[in-house]
Amino acid sequence: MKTAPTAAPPRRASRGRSGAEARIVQSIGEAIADRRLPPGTKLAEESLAQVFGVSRERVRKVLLLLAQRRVVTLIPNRGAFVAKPTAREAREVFEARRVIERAIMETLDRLARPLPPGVLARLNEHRAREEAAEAAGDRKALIRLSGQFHLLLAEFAGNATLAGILGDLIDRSGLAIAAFERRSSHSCSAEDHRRLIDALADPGPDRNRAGEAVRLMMEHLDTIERQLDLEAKPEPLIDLKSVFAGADGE
Amino acid sequence: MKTAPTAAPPRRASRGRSGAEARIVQSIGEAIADRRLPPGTKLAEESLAQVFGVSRERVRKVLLLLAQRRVVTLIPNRGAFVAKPTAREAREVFEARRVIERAIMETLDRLARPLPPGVLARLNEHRAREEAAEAAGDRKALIRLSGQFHLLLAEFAGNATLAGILGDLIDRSGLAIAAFERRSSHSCSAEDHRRLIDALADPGPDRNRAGEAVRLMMEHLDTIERQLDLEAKPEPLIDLKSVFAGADGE
DNA sequence: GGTCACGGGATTGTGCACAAAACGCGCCAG
DNA sequence: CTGGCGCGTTTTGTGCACAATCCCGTGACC
Repeated sequence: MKTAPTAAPPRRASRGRSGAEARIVQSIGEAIADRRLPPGTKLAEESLAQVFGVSRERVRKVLLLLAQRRVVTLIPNRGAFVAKPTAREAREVFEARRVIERAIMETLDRLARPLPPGVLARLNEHRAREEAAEAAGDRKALIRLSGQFHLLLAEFAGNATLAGILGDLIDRSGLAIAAFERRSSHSCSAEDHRRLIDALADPGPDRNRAGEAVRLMMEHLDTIERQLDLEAKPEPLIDLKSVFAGADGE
Repeated sequence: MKTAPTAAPPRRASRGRSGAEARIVQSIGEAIADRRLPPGTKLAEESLAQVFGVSRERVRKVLLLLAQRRVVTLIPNRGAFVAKPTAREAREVFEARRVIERAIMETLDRLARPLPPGVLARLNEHRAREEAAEAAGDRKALIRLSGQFHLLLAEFAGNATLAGILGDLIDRSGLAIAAFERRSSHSCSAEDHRRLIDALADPGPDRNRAGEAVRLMMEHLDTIERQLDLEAKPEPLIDLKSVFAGADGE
């Protein structure tokens, strides 16, 4: 057989699928992000195909893509389900985010002030959007914007590769939040984001500017993770034998 | 339509495809890693299907997977090609590796010494393997082992998510090396790895143990990147108009 | 002599139809 | 009444065949 040795190396778009596909990926991705599709939900191929008005194999391809990004879980002969991270995986995702976002904030912190006008403008624009969503009590929008904020910072840091990785991690942390959030409070971080923008835009006169934004980001991520209930939550089926051990009559 | 709200959330294998698929992915991945398939090589579906004795759609799925990992580039109606990173992308990949591997080394460095016997054993086992490959002059094996070494460290750090991300980055940096390596030297890092293992196993008596392994890793990655020729290499086709501008008769 | 246009061949993309597997339900036995 | 078994239906998996697109070689025209 002949494998063309070093054929013409073409350069063109890498992400752009046939459009409709990307649209479905994003649509499902957002639905998962804002909890309309909670972890564990079955994603039947036929249903999705009808909803989006495409053929089943198109849906199949999308599902394969999302599975690769760990947003859905593919079980052979069973189908696709919205991924339900384990507590361990949730911790790992947040740890990974800390690693990457610390690096991003350090890069941003090293940027010359004042920030480039385009950057500052987009930051403020985003801040306005978050405040609007907050005022309107639009929780779904707030969640989506919160993710976009972190991605925006990654973009400003200038490393598209890291930004792409972080994008996946953000999606997965959204999943983790959906799976492990407590019934109780969560300030949803709009205030945290405000402070972060402030620290980036103007580190202050004499405060130890060094790493202020970094510190804020680490605290921000810690806050989010701490709002989750990641204690040992063995699956119900596992508990049965220990719960009822020697207590059949009790 | 009815989307089962919070259906039974099953838990089972997430990675395990039908086996044959994973085998093909790994096979192609390794072929790319050790330069048997240089960047730009066309990967015709039919040929691959015959080589691996599977149907074309199976190959198609594998190609889609590899494309998601940025190891191959999919061009609509043109086919699949071994990815040829741009210089910018290569720099980004190495930057990302520095970010992640620094975190990994810091975690490892915080580990109590002496290292757990299992860890030390596998480290030494790997060292032996690399030395054997080095002695035998087996370049392909050395490349593969070099990647495995970094992945091994990530594994010891205990974060499977980060390890998975790093795995992709290692594959892509292999691609970058294939695309940009200079004709000249490269000590292939076996010595660097030895020193890294030593620093991890025994930081030394009074040396500033703090961060010694981290420092070595950063230097190691810098060394690799510096051996590449990442200077501006505009594509030939772009140069045409500037090269021949007003010089038709010369 | 060079450039453009067209057509053959090959390769990728897509839908369809069938095969395999799993789930749910009902039936039967204990 | 409870537990197990077996069948039917639904859903997923796979291969095939056709349609669309692109590359390349040939020929005509300027």
